[in-house]
Amino acid sequence: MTGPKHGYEIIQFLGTALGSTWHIGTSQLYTLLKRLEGDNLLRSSLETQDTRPSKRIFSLTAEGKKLFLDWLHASTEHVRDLRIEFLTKLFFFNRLSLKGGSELVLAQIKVLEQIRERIRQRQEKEKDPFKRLVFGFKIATAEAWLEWLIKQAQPFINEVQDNG
Amino acid sequence: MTGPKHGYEIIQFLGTALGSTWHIGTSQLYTLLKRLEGDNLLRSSLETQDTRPSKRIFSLTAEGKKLFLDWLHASTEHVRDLRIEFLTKLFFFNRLSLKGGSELVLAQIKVLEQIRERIRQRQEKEKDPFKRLVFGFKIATAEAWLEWLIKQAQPFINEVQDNG
DNA sequence: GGATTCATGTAAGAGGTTACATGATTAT
DNA sequence: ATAATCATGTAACCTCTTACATGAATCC
Repeated sequence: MTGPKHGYEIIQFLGTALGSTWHIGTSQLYTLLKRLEGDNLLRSSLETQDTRPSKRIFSLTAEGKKLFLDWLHASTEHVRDLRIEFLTKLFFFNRLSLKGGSELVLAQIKVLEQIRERIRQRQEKEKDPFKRLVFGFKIATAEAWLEWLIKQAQPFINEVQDNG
Repeated sequence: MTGPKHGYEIIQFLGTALGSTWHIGTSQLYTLLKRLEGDNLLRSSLETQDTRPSKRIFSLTAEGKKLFLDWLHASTEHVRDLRIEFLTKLFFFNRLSLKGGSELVLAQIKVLEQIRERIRQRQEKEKDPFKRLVFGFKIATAEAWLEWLIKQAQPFINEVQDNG
């Protein structure tokens, strides 16, 4: 999204900027880049250097770019995916100065509210104490993350938009 | 822990009682039982039936029982393991009417409090807004789960002990 | 007569981790 | 001199998922 890059460069970037959220190792990345090129989401060319090893430079295809942006603008349907996937989406909205971040946060709030209500209803009907405890755990999680979305993610994403 | 069981029986039990928390499919369970027997944590014998398929009955070895109980009484060090592992531990304390549940909950509270403090300190030093947001997410999660531990898990585990 | 229960598995694949392998260049 | 940086990968393995395979007995 910020122009052609080679594997090593991507690893450096992701490791420092996103490493605390979504980690990828070298072996996994090189395999993945190859797979994405096979799926026509990336295109590559080899660049030789005299003093350094050759680099394989990857660029997004139109298809790859579309898939990335579609993914980026979609809210995550499963609560467990917020920690890694949703945070990563916010990272890219910030880093790439893209519009639509606040819409994503709003959509994610609605999704979480719906999930919370569904669990609440199931908890009320439930008689098994352990299952009630599990529902309680899920509701507590959904509520904490809703509050985080409103109090921290929204200001973060608006700040980006004001400056961008 | 409640006597010899065969695979199908274990799947039925886990599917209904624990399915919402820690799911295991048939293929995975049968493979796992075989592996655990190879590791000398289980022992098995075949029981033939006239009108039904034969059953392979598994029992815990002394080693397996010890490993299970050691696992059960240990708090989880990673926040991400609470959802599946810690809830499952509480399930077994309840189901098997074992003592030590409240000690586990207390230990887990201390672990989470320490983790929360460590993240708070890192958040204060952090300047990158995205990383601050990630730390905020982790703190919000730790706090929600601490509150859940105190307000829901503790009453749940004490209820079990009072009746047991 | 058709679906569910009982009871066992194998095989292939997806996604990720760990270990191994190479080798020059540049910074300390 | 030693460590880190640059730059690429392969191989084995682990865990879990999905699909496939079988076949009698019993419930509706």
